[in-house]
Order: sequence, then structure tokens, then C-alpha cells
Amino acid sequence: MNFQQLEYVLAVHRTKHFGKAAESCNITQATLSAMIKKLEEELSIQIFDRSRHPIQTTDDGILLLKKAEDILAKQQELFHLGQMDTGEMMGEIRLGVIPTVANSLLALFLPSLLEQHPKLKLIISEITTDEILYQLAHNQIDFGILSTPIEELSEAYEEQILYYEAMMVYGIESSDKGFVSSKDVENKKVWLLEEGHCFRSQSMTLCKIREKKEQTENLQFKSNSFETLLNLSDQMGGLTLVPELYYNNLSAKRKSKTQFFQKPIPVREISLLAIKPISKKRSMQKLAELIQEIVTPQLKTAAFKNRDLNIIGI
Amino acid sequence: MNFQQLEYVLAVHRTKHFGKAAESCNITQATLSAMIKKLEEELSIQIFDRSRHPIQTTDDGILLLKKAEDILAKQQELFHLGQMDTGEMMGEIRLGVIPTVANSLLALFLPSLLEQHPKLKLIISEITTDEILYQLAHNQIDFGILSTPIEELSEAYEEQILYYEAMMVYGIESSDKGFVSSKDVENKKVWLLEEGHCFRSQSMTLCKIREKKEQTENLQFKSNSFETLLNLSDQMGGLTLVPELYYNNLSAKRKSKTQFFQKPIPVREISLLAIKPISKKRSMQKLAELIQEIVTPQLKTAAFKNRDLNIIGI
DNA sequence: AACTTTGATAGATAAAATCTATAATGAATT
DNA sequence: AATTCATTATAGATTTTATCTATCAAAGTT
Repeated sequence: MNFQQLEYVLAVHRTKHFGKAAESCNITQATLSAMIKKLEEELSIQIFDRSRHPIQTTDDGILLLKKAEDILAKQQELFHLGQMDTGEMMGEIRLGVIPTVANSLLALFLPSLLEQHPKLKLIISEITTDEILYQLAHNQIDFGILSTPIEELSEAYEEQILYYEAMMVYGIESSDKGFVSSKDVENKKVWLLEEGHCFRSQSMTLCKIREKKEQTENLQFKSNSFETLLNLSDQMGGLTLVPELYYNNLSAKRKSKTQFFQKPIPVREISLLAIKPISKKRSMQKLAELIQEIVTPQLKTAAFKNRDLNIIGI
Repeated sequence: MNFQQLEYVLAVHRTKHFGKAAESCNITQATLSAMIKKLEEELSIQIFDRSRHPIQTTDDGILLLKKAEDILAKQQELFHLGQMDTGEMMGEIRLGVIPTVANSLLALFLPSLLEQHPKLKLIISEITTDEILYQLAHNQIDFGILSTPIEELSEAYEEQILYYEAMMVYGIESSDKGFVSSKDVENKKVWLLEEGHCFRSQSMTLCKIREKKEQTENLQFKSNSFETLLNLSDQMGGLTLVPELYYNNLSAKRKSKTQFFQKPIPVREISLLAIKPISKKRSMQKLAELIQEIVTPQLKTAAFKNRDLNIIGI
């Protein structure tokens, strides 16, 4: 028995097809066929029922699968044990990122990450905060990137702050001051992201909209992306909030319609989250450093002192 | 990385010596050295500090060890997955047996078990009931053989009854009836095993000694083996209790001094215990069958009906 | 019946684990 | 300091294992 054979079994179960499984494992179908057969003989069990179409995993096979997954997950942890020493990351990292971070952050650090660490396999999913917490707890992802602090976060999670990012106002008439005050925002129509995208409750806190619910029925509108919100603001007037990294990617025209708040600048705190015991501890540290190195130069916020920042949490 | 390399690491950690580790793995020292080195290079960590004497496992090494143990334990479970189909057992089974069962039972079934299943590796420890429960709970053994029922046994344990074994009286004057009654035992001096050997509390229940504590101060004596108890009985008079399988191994002279109780015959219930989820379920079934096949013909008790038996528990 | 899809098999090749023999290292002893 | 002993590392040969290419066999489709 070896680790590859277990991977091959998983691949066949996933694809229900020897040929496709072989391709996904980067071996020939002949090799895969032989290796599966060898494992079946060694364990004296039938793992797959090849007579059914598509291929069926037997009951014994299902039992084996679960244990094989456990073994391979533990093997991954071994790969991540030593990678601080050399600095090179390897093995597999499963990362969940909330949408409002994913759209601007991933494009920033992914290129250098993948280039600097060719042996690293990244599996990224864009999911909500709740989903990240759930998937961390169920070992479906290794790390999450989301906005913190999170209310009543269990001790079981380990949090590492990555950066603070200013929340900027889009759609404001250019003010002489160059900075927007909370007062400028009051009583304006504000477009926000749909609930579930953690962003919304943050923005509501910020703009003190909660107190005057009556005036803001239009907050019921649900949008999934900043792009939509910006378009709405353009066409129908009103404001929306965008984080600094997103601002950096805007067109010159749109940048001109975007302003920082005045000090203390409202910022959101973006953190890397894992569940204890952290099986890929060193990778977490390394990943955090890499992201910080790349993101910090992109953020004017990074130059400000703590007392000039106002962290807005959920 | 492969499973062998992980085993080699465990062996070196255990022996603190490359040569001895190699021997215990049935490979040469050169191979072991090369394989350890290869794994260290693959993971980019130093597992052992060879400059210290005896060899020291590094901090990274300790982290790796724990995961390696997990992986190899899971691998063992895979080996045990299919062995009902062929009937042949293989892989590793760690078995804890209480002393009063071990001394007579092991010699009975071990020979045929090992002969019929050459690929099976048995690791047996003779430990107390409490220790069996603890080691099962901490995954230090796979199965326990002990006397049941056990008071307040958690739902987490799975129990399979193996056989019922008569408790016989040694040191009694031969009675015409051929059977001893509880009355014959009353007021006699009784030698019992030390506490911790589950046997004692059972016997005390049986003989109703608890009610007349004053008369039996000599029960304070602690012995570890039936052999000692029989000798005591011979030299100082008084009775002791022996289970039927132990009786079978006695000399003719001693057999003549041993008698069954009259019906309902007090018996102890011997069971195979495992913790849920049972990772080696099929092996458990197979092992139970094998023991029953071998033991049943040895026991007169097996011929009796249930209503003629009186199960004495702790 | 001809064709296609899919998994199995045979034989060759490449990669690896392991062996024997010997060197290098470091501690213990003279 | 030199010598011996114990222990791990290394070199090169050998065996074992994994993988590849090419082809076959069986089942499903046209």
C-alpha cells in the first residue's frame, strides 16, 4: 500500500471513470488500473464495481475512502510541517475567502505566491463568513480570509490580522476638504451589499443608518458585487462604500468620485483564520507574511497610525 | 513519502539507534539511514539530532511522530477492512487480556490463531480491567478480553460475549454428591486474588463473605496468581476458586480436590471488548469466532442450559 | 454488424528501495 | 595524542516497484 494508490482510489470515486481519474492523477490509465487492482488484492476487498455504469464504489470501498481521506489529509499536514525552514511552501492549501475580499485581494497576491512556490497547490473557494467558519470547523478548508473581529468567535479559532483597509465613499460630490465626514453621508441614499456578504452590517454601523430605518427602505435591495453597486450609484444617485483595495482597481473617472473619510478613518480589519490545532501552522505564518508584504505597499491606510483608524466590526 | 519511511522514523525514535531500528524493521542500517535522510529532505525538516547521544528527536520530529502514528494507525485499519471476505486476518492487532483469563486462555487459542493467520501480528499485554478500559479509550489497544458485565460501562464500548466459564471450588473435601453447595463453602477460610485482579470482588459476592467480614481478616492477603492460591490452600487449608479453563490444566491430584458447584452453577462471563467506532470490526468478529470454536469444546459449562448458570459479575 | 468506449493485460522502461561493502564521524580508551 | 570502538553516512550493484506504450477484451451504441 502506498499514498498514491489511495489518491488513485479517491480520483476514481470522484470521476467514476478510470481514464479521467488517471488523467487527473497525471498517470496513464494502464498504471491506474494496475495500482487499483494491486490495492484491492493487498486488502482482499473489491473497491469498485466495474460492471455497473457509471462505476460504483462498493460498500467496502466507501469505508476505505473515508480512511484514505483521513490518511491523505494527515499526509498533507506532514508536508506543511517544515516549510518555514526553507521558506518554500509545498503541498496543498485549501483557502476560503469572502467575496468582498476575494475580488481585489486574490489578484494581488496569487501571481507571486504561485510563482515563488511552484510546489504549492492552492484550492480557493469564494464563500461567506459563516461558510468559512463552518468549513474550518469541518476540516473542509485549511484557512479563511475574512473581516474581523467576529462576534463571539470560539476559542477554537486562531486569528492573524493581515491588514487594515480604509472604507471609502463612492458617489460623493467632490468636497474641497478632500475628505468626507460622517455628516456628509447622513441622509443620503446608500447602496449596500446583500446580507450574508458580511460587508453590509459593517456599513450600516458606520453610516448610522440603523437608527433611521424608515428613510432607508431601499436598503432591501440585494446586490452581490461592488460593480453593481457602483453602477447603481452612477445611474440613480446615492452613495456606496468601497474598500481601498477595490478602489485601487477603479478607472480614473470612478476614482475621482471616490473619497476617503476624514480621520479617524473607518477601516475594516482583514484576517487569516484557522482552526486549532493548526495543522499547517508554518504555512499560515508564511502565507500571512507574503500577503502582508504584497498588500501593505498598496494601501495608503498602512501609513496611518492606529489612533487615526476606526475599526468597524460586525 | 511512503508508509515505510514513517515506520522507520517511529523505530528510530523508539530505539534511539539507527542500527537497532533497522533490525526491528528488518532492513539494513544503510537503507534505514538513506530512507530517513530522504524523508528529511522531502519535508525539509531535521527529524533527528544525530550529534547527541543517544539520538534525540527534534521538536519538528516530535510533531511529525504524532502525525505519523495517526497515519500508520489508520493504515492498519485499512488492512483490517477486508479480512472477513477471505477469512484470513492480517495486519496488527493489539490485545489486552486480564491476568486471570490470560494464563489459561492464551495458550489455548494462540497456536492455531498464529498458524492459521501468518500475516497477522499480535501484540498482547496482560493488564487489569481498568487498564483495558483506559487503553481502549486511548487507542493504545484494539481489543480487550475481560470478565463482564462491567458496571456502568459507557455506550462507547462494544461488547461481544465469548464464553461462560464455571467457577470451581478447590480444596474441598470430596463430597458424595460430586457437587458443592454454597452451604459447604460457608464459614470456610477462602483465599482470593488481590484487588485489581477483577476476580476478587466476584468471588466475594459468590461466597457471601462480605456479610461476615470479621471472620475473614485473612482476606487481606494479596496474591497475583492462582498458583499461589492453590499452594496456600494446600498448605494452610481453606478454599479457593478457580475457573474451569484453569482447572483443565491442573494435575490429576489437584483436579481431584476440585469440584463444580451444584446448579445453578456460578459462572463468569468472558467478553471481547472494543471501542466505537470499531476500526477493526471484521477482525473482532473473526477473532471472537475463532476463540469460541477453540474454547467451547474445552468447557463442560458450554453444555449447560442458561437456566442452570448463575452469572456472577463485578 | 460495425463502431466506440472503457477497463484489463503484456512487455519494456524508468524509478525506487534495498543490499553489500566501506568510509567518515565522534566518543571512549589507552 | 593516538588508538579503538561504536555509530551513522555514502557508493555502487541489485532487486523490486511504478509507470509507460501498445494492444486486447468486453460492453454499450449506432
